[in-house]
Parts: sequence; C-alpha cells; structure tokens
Amino acid sequence: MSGGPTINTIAARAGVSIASVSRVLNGLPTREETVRKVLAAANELGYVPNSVARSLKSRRTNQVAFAMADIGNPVYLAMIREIQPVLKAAGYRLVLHSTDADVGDEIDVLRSLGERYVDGLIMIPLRVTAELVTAITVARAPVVVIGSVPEGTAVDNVRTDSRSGLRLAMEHLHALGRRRIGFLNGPPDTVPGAARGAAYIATLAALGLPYDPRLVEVGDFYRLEGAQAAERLLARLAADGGAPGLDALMCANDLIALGALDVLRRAGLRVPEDVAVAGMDDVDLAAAAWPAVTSVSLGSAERGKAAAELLLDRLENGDRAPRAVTFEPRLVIRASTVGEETR
Amino acid sequence: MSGGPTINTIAARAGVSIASVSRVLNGLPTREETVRKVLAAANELGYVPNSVARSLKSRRTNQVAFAMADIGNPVYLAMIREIQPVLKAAGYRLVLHSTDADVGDEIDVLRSLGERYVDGLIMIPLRVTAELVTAITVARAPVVVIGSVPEGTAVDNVRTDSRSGLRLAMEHLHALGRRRIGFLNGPPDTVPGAARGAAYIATLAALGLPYDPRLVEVGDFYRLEGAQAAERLLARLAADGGAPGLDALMCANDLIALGALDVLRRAGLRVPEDVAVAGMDDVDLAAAAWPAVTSVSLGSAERGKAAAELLLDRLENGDRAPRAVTFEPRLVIRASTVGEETR
DNA sequence: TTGTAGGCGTTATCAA
DNA sequence: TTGATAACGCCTACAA
Repeated sequence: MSGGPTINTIAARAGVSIASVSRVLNGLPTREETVRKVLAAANELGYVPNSVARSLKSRRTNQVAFAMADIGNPVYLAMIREIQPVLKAAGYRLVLHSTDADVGDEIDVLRSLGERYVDGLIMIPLRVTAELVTAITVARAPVVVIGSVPEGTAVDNVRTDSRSGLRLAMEHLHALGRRRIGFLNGPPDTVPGAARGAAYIATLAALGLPYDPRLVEVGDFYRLEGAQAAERLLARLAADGGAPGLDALMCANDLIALGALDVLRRAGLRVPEDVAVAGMDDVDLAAAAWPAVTSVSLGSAERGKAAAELLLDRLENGDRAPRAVTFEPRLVIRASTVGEETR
Repeated sequence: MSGGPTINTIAARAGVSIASVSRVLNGLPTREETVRKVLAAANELGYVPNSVARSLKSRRTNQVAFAMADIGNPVYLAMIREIQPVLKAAGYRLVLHSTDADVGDEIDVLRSLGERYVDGLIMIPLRVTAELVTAITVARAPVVVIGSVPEGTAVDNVRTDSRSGLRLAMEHLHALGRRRIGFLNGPPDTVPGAARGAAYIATLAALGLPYDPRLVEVGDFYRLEGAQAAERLLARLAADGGAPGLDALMCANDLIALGALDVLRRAGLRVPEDVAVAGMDDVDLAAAAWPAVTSVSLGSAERGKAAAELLLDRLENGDRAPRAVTFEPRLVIRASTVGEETR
C-alpha cells in the first residue's frame, strides 16, 4: 500500500515470476501468453517502473545537471532553453543548480557528482581557481565547461572569444567617430571580467587611443550595479572637468548597458547622439530596450546546445579525448550606437 | 574500480562490518576507535555516499520537479528564482520540465511521478482539462498547482485573481479618460486566456463602456504574437474607418504589450499620448522597456515561494487537508499609461 | 521459455 | 558495541 505496485505485485497477480515480468516489460523474447498476462496485470495495477531501483542497477540516472551563477541572468536562460530540449530528446532530465558565482558552491556541485544522482554536468564557472580545475579533473562524472578553462585542462569545453568580441564593438564605436570610449566592467577576478578588461586596454592601443583610467568603472554584471557604476563614472567626470568628456560607453555585458542607459537618460544625455552605448551577450532585453542596445553576440544559445551535445556524446563514448568547441562573436548593431534612422 | 568506493570498500579497509560503517556515517552511537578507523578509511578513499542507493532504501529522492510551459517566459523564471533557494535550503534539488503548454506533456509529467524520481511536483498548467485534473488527483506524489484549478479539486494551490487584476488596469485606463480600450488576448482555451477575456468584457460593462468586438484580437502570450495581433487590430481599424478609434490597449500579459508597443510606434502612434498601453504580470522587461509598461503584478515571485513552501510542508506532513494560498493583484503604474512626467 | 538467486549500495533489525 | 542479514525494486546470469 505504502508504495505503488512493483514487479512483485505484478508477478503475483499474473501468476508468473518477477523475472518474466521484467522480461516482458523490457521487451525480451517471451511466450505470447505470458506477455498478455503480465501486460494485463501491469495495466490493471497502473504499474510504473521505479526509476531509482532501475538506476541503482543500471548505474545510470538519466539525469544531467546544469550549474550556473544565477538563473535570472538571461544569458544562462538562453542556454537552458537550448539545453533542455536536447537532453529531453535523449531521455535525460535536467537538474538545476544556482551557485551565486561562488567557487565553493561550484566545487561542492562537482564533489556531489560522487553521489551519482546525475550522469553528467554542464557548468559555467565564473571564477576558475586552481582548486576548481582540480575538482573538475577529478570529478566522478563527465563534465562540460562553458567558458574558458586553463590551457591543457582535460575537459570538454565550449567557448567564445569575448576578447575579440569586445574588440568588434570598440572598432564599431571608433568607426562611428567616437574617441572617448568609457568602460563599465564586471568583477575583474572573474574570467569574463578579466578577459574583457584586458581586451578593453588592448583594443584602445590597437585603435591608437590613449588609456584613461578615469573612463573606467568596475561593478558587477547586473543592471543595478551597472547603473551605479555609470553614476560613479559620470560623477567623477563632472568633478574632474565639467564637460562629460565621454562620447561612448562600452559595457562588459548587456545588463550593465541597460543600467547605464537609465543613468545617462536621467543625466540628460542622449543616446547615441551624446553617448553611444554598446553591450555584450546580445540578450533579449538588449533588443527590447529603448533605444535598442548594440551588442556583441557570444552565441549563448549555440553554446548551450553545443555543450549539451558534447555531454551526450561523452555519455555514450566515455573515453574519447576532450574536445573544445569555439564560437565566433558577432556584432549586432542597434539604435544605441547608430540611432533610430537605420531601423 | 568502475564505481567509486562503497561502504563495503570502507568496511574492508577499516576492518569492520558495513553496518558499523553505516552507523558511523550516520552519526549513530559507536565506539570511539571504530569511528576513527571508519572516518580515516572514508577520507582516504574519498568516499561519497551513493544517493541512488540511499533513495531506494529511504524512499525519498530529495528532488522536486517544476513543470511549466516554457522557461523563456519571464513569469516562470521569476518563480524559479524563488523556488530554487527555498528548496535548496531544505536539501532538495530542482528538476525542470518544459511542457510547451501541451496538456499531454503535463499529464505525462504527472504520470511519471510514479517513477519516483522526485518527492513532489510544482506545476503551472495552462489548459486545465478534466483529464489533467484526474491525473493530478491520482498522482503518486504530492503536487502543488500554481494557477486556477476547478473548485473542489483536492490539491494544494497558489493563485492570484487575474480577473480583478485586469479590472484594476482597465479602471486605471478609464480614470485617465480612455474610452476606446482595445484588448489583445492569449489563447482563449487556456485558463488565463479565458479568465482575462471574460474579465475584459465584464469590466467594460462595469465601466459603462460598450463591448466592441472589433477592438479585440487573440494571439498568444508572446512578444511576436502580440505584435502580430496588434498589427491585425490596427489594420482592421484602418480598414473600418480610417481613424484609429483606439485610445488604449489592454494586453493580457506584458510580452504581448511589448510587441504591441513596437507596432504602435512603427505605426506612428505615440504611447501614451495617442494610445495608452497596459500589460499584466509585471515582468522585468516591462519595467525595462521604453516607455516602461504599466502592468498588473500577479505576484509571480511570491507565488513561486509560496508554492515551494506549500510543497515542503506537505512533504513533512502528508495528510493535512489541501490548502489554497491567494495573492492580490497590484497595479504598477508606469509611463506607458501616464507618460514620462511622473517618473 | 521460465524461475531461482544474486547483486546494485544503503539502512535497519536482531542477535550476539 | 558490533556483525550478519534482510530488505528497498529492478535486472540478469544461470539453471531448469
């Protein structure tokens, strides 16, 4: 009573052994009549196989975990939307982990693979410490990492070069005649924060523009923090010299750009006439904002899909060499840099 | 080798029985020295308990499923963001199901509860058929439904009255002097579509406004479909009489409103000067849009949290009576109805 | 073709 | 305090 029917219940009802029940249920060759009796009993009892018992025996759970910093981030959301159907089609369920970008949490998730509640893991670490890399390499289940990972780490990996992506956007701003290009970054101790910060400086040099630290502010990859960073930047520029001395704002992601947009507007600056704004990630929100935000697509959806496929492949072929899939960034030009007329 | 260490491995290593190992690992009273030996062995071997075996024995998986139409919908996303931490704090993992608003899929999920891979389910059905209700009542694990469910259905339930919510928005439009209030709805065979369609007509009557079917279009609850519906509406009005004859647009959700916003703008109509626009759900996007969209908050986050708590409560207290939690809709006034000046 | 029995990794009972 | 042993529900040799 406490649990539902099991193969024992069915066996008793059908007057056969549990082995026969199992055989019928798994489509193994069985005498016609036995099949009938078993199926009839299973039907009447509303039998559903217990996946836990099945997993214990088969050593496979048909579950895959996805670990990211925060589901609220539209980038991860775009990935999930691609990952989920791929996994579902292959018969896997999706288990979600939010790590709040905490390395400890991420390492916990990796360790928990030893509990064997999933067959594999797709993860997006934001801070790649040595300890994390170790945890990845000793993980008890296949792992696919979305994002950069130290050269030579033996793990399936899907990445986009955000450095060249940021460069695309900067070149675009430069081509529009902008010369005082500010930069709002996320935490520099994260992989994307470090990469984009370095790319900003490198691109300035490549464009022959001076690097002026007063044009740079650091916050976090969210809208609110982006707005605060923009406020600090404007306040400092005002204190420094009066005139904004700023004709473009490169933002390390779209959420920051959206926050900056509000602040600029409130400060009476027109976008893009006074200050052109560009972001990264090309999330839905960027296209929906007003003005729509020029952004660098890092192929979130494609990366998610590729990661899922990579993991599925490894689940069937555990000992192939680690593979790295790379996507090219792509500039999506919208009104926040070129204005309305081109729409 | 193939699997990780088990209590057998540890028992052998520590020179004790598996029963002792289990006792130590579960903190049951054991002799000091045995504890030491077992913990030492477990540490050296990097032992992690197998959750599948544990689940088989304990009949609990520490997993909860969440089933919704589409993770891309910001409403569900807001819910997940609340549900996840509540479950995590209680030691549960979250399994995600996307059903594409397909009743068959939802019934499949309910049936799959018999597989016992989760301890409970939170679901948001869009179309509540008799078959679905049956499936809910015979489900093999506790279910919490977010949304309306037929009177008397014995299931934990969290809801907001979207009828009175829509009425709030309509009264607001009316108070602003709008008299030709159009309506863009989602599929009328969904619970929210039906409720909001009925509420539109009822509210018109309550406001003493005539019901003009030419002001109503039906599409789906997404941005693209909302835009298409808005286009059809404008085209028909233009064909019918030339002048728009429309001074407000009530949208069944925010995504529809965002789509409509684009279309109105492209048609050269100013929002809100020519046409005021209101949506429902109060998703992030509504606040981020330009102009920001007046919306009716149906308490998505709160509903998610309440659902998770309701489920946790039932998991500890399986036989209490079904409970219904209700939230009041709340109007959030933004620029799309009152213009910029009030910001 | 069918049934018996052992094992997947844990927990829990019952003697010793 | 400890160790054998029996479940949990399923799959699968192996033997009949």
